Amino acid sequence: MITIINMRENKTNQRKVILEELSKVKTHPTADEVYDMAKKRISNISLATVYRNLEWLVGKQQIRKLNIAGERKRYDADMKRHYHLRCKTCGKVNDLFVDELDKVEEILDKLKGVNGIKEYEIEFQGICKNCIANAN
Amino acid sequence: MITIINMRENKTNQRKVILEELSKVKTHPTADEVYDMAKKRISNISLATVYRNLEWLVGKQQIRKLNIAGERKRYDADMKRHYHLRCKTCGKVNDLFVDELDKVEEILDKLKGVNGIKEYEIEFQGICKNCIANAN
DNA sequence: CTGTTTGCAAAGATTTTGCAAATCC
DNA sequence: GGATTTGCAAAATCTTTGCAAACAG
Repeated sequence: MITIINMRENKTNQRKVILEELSKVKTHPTADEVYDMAKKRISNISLATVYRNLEWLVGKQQIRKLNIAGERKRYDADMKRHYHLRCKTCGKVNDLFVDELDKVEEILDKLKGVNGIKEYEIEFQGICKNCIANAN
Repeated sequence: MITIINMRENKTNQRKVILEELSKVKTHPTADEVYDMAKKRISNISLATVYRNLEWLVGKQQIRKLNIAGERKRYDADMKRHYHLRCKTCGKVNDLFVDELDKVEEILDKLKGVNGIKEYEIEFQGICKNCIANAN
């Protein structure tokens, strides 16, 4: 399925700025982190607007909401399938690239349709490079 | 690794009842749902006690906290590895059994240690049996 | 007796909502 | 002009915390 992202649908400047700012970073920010970023460009933007637009963008499949155990919501503008490692030490969520995941993905993709499955998400937990380096 | 669950460590009656009630159900309740269940046996138990004990039990690895996208915390007393399907229609979280997951698990288990990975979690989203039946 | 846990109430953190004004097309 | 979106403030939701009393060993 080809989805054409029609930027014209992002009518307001607030919406545009929120998407742009989220797209700039790889840090999977929370709503209030996006708010801080957006505020630098629209100084009177309100946090409610950020919350509303993030959810709107999720609904339009222009961004994703991350699966993090019992944590606050985090958003990601990278719609390509990729995986995350949540660091047990510093709490940061980084993108994770491991070749073996292609195989996993292949199997899981075939499961779509089985037992009502439509989508899946894998989250990894561990220690990020930074924290491993710091420990040494 | 063999973990001996020492029930004697669950000193208080509140703790014991919370674990027992959570173990009875397969519904992956939220803290306040556990509170409602526990309340039937200890009428003056407080919600704070439930929160505190659920976290204590997670810390002792006697129960688990579920990974659910941007949702409130849910708990599961079933410590055997298993997977969940979150229904997009009714929101319920059910256990999911699919043979192919053994293969996936095998690959993912090998990844432990790589890139700092220690644990992983897969969440499936889709439509549960009930909701499929209701739709027809 | 000492350390842990409890219930309560209050505070904290996060997210959503009502509404009139502003903006979009 | 009609529909959508905004900012603000207030409300709602969910979780944690301080504290004195109660309990476990």
